Amino acid sequence: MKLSTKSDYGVRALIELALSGDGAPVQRAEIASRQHIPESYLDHLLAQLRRDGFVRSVRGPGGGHLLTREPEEMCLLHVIESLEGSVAPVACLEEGGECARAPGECVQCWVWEDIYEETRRRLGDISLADLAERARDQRRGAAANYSI
Amino acid sequence: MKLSTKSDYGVRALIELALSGDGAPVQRAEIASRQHIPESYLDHLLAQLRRDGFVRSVRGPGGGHLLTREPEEMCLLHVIESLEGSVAPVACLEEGGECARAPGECVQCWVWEDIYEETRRRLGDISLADLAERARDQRRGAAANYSI
DNA sequence: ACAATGTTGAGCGCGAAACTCGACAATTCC
DNA sequence: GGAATTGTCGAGTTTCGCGCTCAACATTGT
Repeated sequence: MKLSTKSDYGVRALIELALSGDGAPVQRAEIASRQHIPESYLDHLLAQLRRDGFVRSVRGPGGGHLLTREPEEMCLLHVIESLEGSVAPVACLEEGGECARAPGECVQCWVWEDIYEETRRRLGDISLADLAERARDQRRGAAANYSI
Repeated sequence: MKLSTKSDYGVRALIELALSGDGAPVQRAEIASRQHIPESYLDHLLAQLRRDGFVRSVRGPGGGHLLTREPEEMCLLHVIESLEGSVAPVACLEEGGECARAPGECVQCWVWEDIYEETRRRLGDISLADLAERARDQRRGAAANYSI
């Protein structure tokens, strides 16, 4: 019942891109070091995010990654579904997924349906901008604590 | 993000006990065959459910398993938490579980907190009796279909 | 040309989930 | 009391996916 690290890492990576507001690409190595993500693993996550249109990349020296849209226009649900596949707690609810049981024998389907929809609705209401803002605040807070 | 089969199997087993309303114990083999659960695996699930007070067992010929309380008084949340451990989508939210990240760096915590609570609330509102009734209806429906 | 980047796919290790097995304990029935 | 029937328990085994690495390659700026 746990989310994989992919979503966690991926969201962090996108937050990092959102925080670096100027148009300059952010390098894979920088994202990895700031968010404590194994660099070689981050590769695959960025590749997936690129395939699904959340980021684009610039090759060569000075290259890196950029968000394709404004952070306000990207919601957490889509990011997580890109990396996680689906947030459905049971396979029956997945698109194209079939119940392993006969129609009359599946308890899971109706029990989890509402919870699934509620989850998607809530994740859909959170934007990358929300997360970035929160991260900014937290960092300011942490800095303030150190300066006391 | 998927529930394990333990919860699924366990809930099905309890439904089977709830459906067999008379005071007679239901044998492991019968539960297993009716719900298509590997018999030797069911052992462990029943053991766990016994440890947590959902069922009690009767040994010897004519023995089997019984619910310890009325199905109306058992909610799905407790059953699932007994078998699954926790339905928290991220480790930060678990009792005694710690954030892997520094306090200022965890995105997961606040994102999933509400969803987690909502999930628990909903699962807490479903009783074994609800599931058993549903199962009865489904079986009647299936039987009716065949008889046409 | 060369160096700095991103791209891709193959593959490894480990831990957990799913399941099996065998020896044992309790109970009932004859 | 003995045999048959059931549950109990713990130690395997197998399978699988996550998390991660690495190496060869493609692209682009200087």
